[in-house]
Amino acid sequence: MKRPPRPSATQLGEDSDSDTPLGAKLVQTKKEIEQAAVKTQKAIKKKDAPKQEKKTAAKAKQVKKEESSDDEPLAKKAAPTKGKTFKVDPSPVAKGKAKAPAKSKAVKKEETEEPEDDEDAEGEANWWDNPMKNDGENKWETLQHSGVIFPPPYESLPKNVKMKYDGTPVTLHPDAEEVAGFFGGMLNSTHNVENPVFQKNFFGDFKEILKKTGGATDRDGNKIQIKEFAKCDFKPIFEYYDAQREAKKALPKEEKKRLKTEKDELEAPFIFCLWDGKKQKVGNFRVEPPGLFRGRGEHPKTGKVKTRVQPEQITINIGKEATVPVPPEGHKWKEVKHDRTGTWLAMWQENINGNFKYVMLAANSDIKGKSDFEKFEKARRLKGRIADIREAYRADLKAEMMADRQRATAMYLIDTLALRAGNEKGDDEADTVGCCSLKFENITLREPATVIFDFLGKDSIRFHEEYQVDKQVFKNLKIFKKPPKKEGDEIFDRLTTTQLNKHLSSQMPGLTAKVFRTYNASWTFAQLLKKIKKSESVPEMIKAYNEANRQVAIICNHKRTVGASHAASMEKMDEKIKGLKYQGWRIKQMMLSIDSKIKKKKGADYFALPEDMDQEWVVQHQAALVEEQRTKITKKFEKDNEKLKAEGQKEMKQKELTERLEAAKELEQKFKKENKSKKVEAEGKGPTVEKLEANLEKIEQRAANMAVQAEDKESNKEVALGTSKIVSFLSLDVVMHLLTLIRTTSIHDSLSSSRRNSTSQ
DNA sequence: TATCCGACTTAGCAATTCCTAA
DNA sequence: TTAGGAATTGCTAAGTCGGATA
Repeated sequence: MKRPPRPSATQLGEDSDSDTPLGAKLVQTKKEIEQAAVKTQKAIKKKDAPKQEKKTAAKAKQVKKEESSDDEPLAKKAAPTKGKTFKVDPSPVAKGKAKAPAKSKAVKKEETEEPEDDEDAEGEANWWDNPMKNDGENKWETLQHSGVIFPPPYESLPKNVKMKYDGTPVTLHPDAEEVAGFFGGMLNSTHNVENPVFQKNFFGDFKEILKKTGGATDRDGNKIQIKEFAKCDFKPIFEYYDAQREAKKALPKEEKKRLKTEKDELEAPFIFCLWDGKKQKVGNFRVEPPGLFRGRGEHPKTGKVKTRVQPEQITINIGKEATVPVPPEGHKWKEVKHDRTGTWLAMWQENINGNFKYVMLAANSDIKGKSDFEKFEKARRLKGRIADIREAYRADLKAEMMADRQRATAMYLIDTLALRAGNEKGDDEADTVGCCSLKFENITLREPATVIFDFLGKDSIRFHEEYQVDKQVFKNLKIFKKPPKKEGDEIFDRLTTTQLNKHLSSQMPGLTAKVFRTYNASWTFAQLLKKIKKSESVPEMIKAYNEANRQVAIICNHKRTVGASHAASMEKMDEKIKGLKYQGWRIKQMMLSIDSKIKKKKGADYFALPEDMDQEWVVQHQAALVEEQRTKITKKFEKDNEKLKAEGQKEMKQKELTERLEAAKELEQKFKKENKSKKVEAEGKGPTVEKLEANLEKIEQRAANMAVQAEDKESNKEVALGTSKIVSFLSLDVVMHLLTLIRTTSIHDSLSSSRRNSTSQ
């Protein structure tokens, strides 16, 4: 997979020589400078506005004075579709109900020159009008919620469903049976159940629970010692759960609806909380059910039993005046806190790694939206500082102090390759790395300046890329790898993420390593969207948007495992394309049968069988088409009969099916005749060459579309678009709006690497 | 200064829902 | 109308990073 061009060593060099910082160069046209100025002016109002932005603003202001006669606010100018408002989370709950605290109203007043959307007109206070509110310690004044929902208690398996040991069905205590069920229930997840570490960890925990609960017995009550994993057969459990899943799927529509309503009613009180008096959606109010820990990659603890979380483990965070949710009968909460500096509503510690699990607000809540907004603001500020930062680290690439040189080299890699910071990890975690934790064996150097990276990053996703780097960076890496360093040693042995981030924040307040990823992704996305021309159609724009998104996913190394069905599905698609081509060829033959003179007119090549098929394939394909028709007819017949039966009418006899199948037989004969005579008779009512040509065009178009789809699918097979497509608060309308906005403003504000809402395409 | 803890974001996979082509 | 696949949502693991503590 090739990456889009990144600022190369030489480019960086040029930029640092130039008066114009790389970041400022993004603002290319006068119009853009002018628009950037309005944004920057706003930023200047904030206390920390970096000097660089002030400069840009001043420059832009000047241009504006000289050139512009139009001082209309930007947002108004950019409105793409009349009447459509740029709404962010217009939740019915938020509407009307919430009143903004006095403080935020005051701020809002200051910004009256800003265009107001519908909600503002109604007096609604939204965080994006007042993004810096709550910048202090406390995140809320009042908080009320209903706590958490616990998973249902374990339901024992029916008596006839038992795991087998060495062929013998065994009876287990419900607690042990539950654990056996965890494994049995996921037999279809082969990459887990076939993983030896997963098996070993599971079996260890399983044996432990067996020991605690009295072990296993056979039908006659004799003890059975469960000693070997290989002799365990969980298939009966899997089959039972699978049948249950199928039965649930097959329920009548009405029944499904009823169950859904029931579930919704039960969950209704938990879906929202009242945060400073405003209704906000809660993200994950369901306590994680017990099961087997699915650690990714080579996680040493994968397969261990994740135990059931008890109310006694859960801490509730809630307002002092609020009603504390009642724990399940006979239980109590671990603690009830009133921590206004936290954004979580409940938390517990899990038993595998001792990690904390939090119940927090949903991605489309005000608090998360605001946090996202601030993240992009930070990336935008970096844009204004990036030239200076690059200049500084380029100088440090030659620093005398090894620590400084390592830090500068790491910064180069983070900036140009979008690597993660790379914190230290423990031995009880999967062996993955980021920039600062890169190991000796993760990079290979090839003269004169090529670096080959090969390591497992977050989620054990492989990063395997080759880059031409700055000569000094290459030299440095060579030094950092010098003996006595050997496999297993860290490249940046004088650098930690804490040191790196401390340095970064000294260059720009709030700057950390991860901001570079946001900046990098947003910058690329914005550049690609800018290329879209106003004249392009909506589908073309969507395609370009998707392509931009794909590029961002590639930069961020967002990958997915290629699905098992991918190859088969590609083959199927290819076969379909070939089938359409064959259909096209037959139509051409029909034209010949109507007017043999056109062969001369169009040339013999036009009527030739496409290159990628021969007579053998044709015969096979014809047989498949006949078979397909047969299946279709039979299925339809069976269905019709079922319908008749349901209506209490007499079913049709087999003779009817035989008659219906005549059509397939006729098709078979037609093909035979065609193969023999090498001629295709024209089909349809009153066929003419013109009509056939129109048909052909349609078929060819379909084949072309499908070929594009296939190509797209193949090139996307291991790119995970989900994460970068997470365009917070974007609906398609907003995307279109943004496309217009982005074309006229400097940098897009909307690409989020955080949680997804929807891009309903 | 190193390590640990706690709170938060980022991310891939699985389940569910929606959409489209036949 | 429906099957199959794409898109979305749900779930939770795996990161980042600041602050407390040793």
